[in-house]
Amino acid sequence: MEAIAGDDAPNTDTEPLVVVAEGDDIPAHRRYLAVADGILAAIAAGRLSPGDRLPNERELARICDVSRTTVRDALLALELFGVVEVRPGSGCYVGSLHPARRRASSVVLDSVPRDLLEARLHVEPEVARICAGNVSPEEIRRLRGLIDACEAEGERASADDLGTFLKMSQEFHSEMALSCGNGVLADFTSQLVDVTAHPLWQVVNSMHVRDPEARASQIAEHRAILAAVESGDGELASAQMRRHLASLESSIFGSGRRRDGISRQRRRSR
Amino acid sequence: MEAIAGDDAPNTDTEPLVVVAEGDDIPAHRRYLAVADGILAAIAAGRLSPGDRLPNERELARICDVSRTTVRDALLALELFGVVEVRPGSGCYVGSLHPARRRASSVVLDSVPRDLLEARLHVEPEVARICAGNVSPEEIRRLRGLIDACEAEGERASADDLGTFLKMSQEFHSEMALSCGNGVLADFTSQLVDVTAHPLWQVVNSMHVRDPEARASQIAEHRAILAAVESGDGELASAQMRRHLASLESSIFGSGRRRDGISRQRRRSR
DNA sequence: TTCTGCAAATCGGTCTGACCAATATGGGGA
DNA sequence: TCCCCATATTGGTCAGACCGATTTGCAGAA
Repeated sequence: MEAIAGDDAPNTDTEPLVVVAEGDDIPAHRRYLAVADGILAAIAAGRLSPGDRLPNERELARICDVSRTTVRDALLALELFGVVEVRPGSGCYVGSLHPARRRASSVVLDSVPRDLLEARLHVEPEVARICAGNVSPEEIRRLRGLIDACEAEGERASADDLGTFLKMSQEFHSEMALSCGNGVLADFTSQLVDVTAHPLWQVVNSMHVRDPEARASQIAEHRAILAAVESGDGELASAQMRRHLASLESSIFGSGRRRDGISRQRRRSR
Repeated sequence: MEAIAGDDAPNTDTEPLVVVAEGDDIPAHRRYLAVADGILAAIAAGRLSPGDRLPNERELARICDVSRTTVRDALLALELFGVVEVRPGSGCYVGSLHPARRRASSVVLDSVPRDLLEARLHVEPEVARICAGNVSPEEIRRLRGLIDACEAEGERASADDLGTFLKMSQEFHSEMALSCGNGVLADFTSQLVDVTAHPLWQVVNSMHVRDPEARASQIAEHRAILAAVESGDGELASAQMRRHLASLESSIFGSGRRRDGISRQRRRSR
């Protein structure tokens, strides 16, 4: 996949394959984090794909305007997460596990819809459980704001204009995942939720919120989850989330829960 | 001056506070792993206790007979695992970890290896639950074969050659994930497990299977999980997997509580 | 022409030495 | 006694160099 920085293209050394983050949320004495974040951003933006070889360390140092030492620190950190794989004498390659995987190459997209929802049904209750007693007041406020906005939209929207309502509703789930404090779980959940933003899913989802009463019911379930989280009762939060997703599942796929291994496909690792 | 941590006795300068491992399971081109392993061993042996300050980098380089660069790589890796905390201008300290987690904005890098293990702790029990009553006899056979081979390797291996044992042990988890029938969960779990195949993870993991008895215990836990899965008892399978991973986590990161979510939840789970 | 084998180029791993910034320490002055 | 500042300590970064492993490409053999 020819990902090395413009050796072939005429527009050399002006292409921002990797840009160092300037954000203030990175401590000044952890410069390698900025470089690592830049590489992650490049992957997330699709400028680097799994299997691609990164520019060599010396080139990266030039691009990011840091020393090779700092680049190596960044690569070492990324290697620990499986984001990249470093092969001596060969180069540094993008691995399969990285925080913001592109949807195009994601297994998520070509998975059975039912598997997606079932995965959410197993993971999100755990996320809610972690959130309980672990979220900050500010995050509670943000989540409540999302529900309020969603409710207002739900009352306003017609049956033919549910896009915004659905989007905000999903944002509640993503936001809660981000609030759980575990970056890995948060990212995984966000991926699952993001997929349901696909137009095809929107059509499916809109089925069960056409009725204003159904929208109100969904809002109520979100509020119940948030209340449980706020109270610090992890068990209750988990149960509420499970109930919420189960009702979602049953309204989409019906009440049948049979698992017959339809989606089974054994994949070789490496 | 001698500010080396936690020693009351005026020991001589030849005391092996940190010794570099000579094990063959550490690739020659990753010397920093040997240093990291030496520091981990010192902590495990009690020569270094949480809160203690390590010798400074230049001194460590002298002790381990490597360059400061290599020492820094080792410390960076250990810091990412939360084993040590590096404070600029002050020193490198064991264990006393960051008081509050930095919240992720769009920067996803603040997820630590502990997040990976915690994610497994939440997802894999669900995987085991799904597996129960859902796996085929052939898959059961394969899983049992993995455990058997792992056990044979565990009895054969010495304390310095645990690479194969660890790898086979992890393969059990990957194989079970692939057997659960949900492609999304299987893929996610496999990724998490694959990351721990990294040499650095192997070094950390080897801490808790150095003792032959510990290896036997781990094998027994795997058998318990498989038995529960085979019996079709999803609840038991989930519990066994959770117990297994919890013991793994505590033996790696210690029982000290750092993640509110986890510890709170575990307290609550009667 | 195709294949094999060797040598040069490439690339990561490590070492050395230096300088900077943050912190810790200790002594002197109010 | 307490505070402030100069200084020592320590980690963070940079630069340049060398080594070993891998890759690549070309020359020679089949």
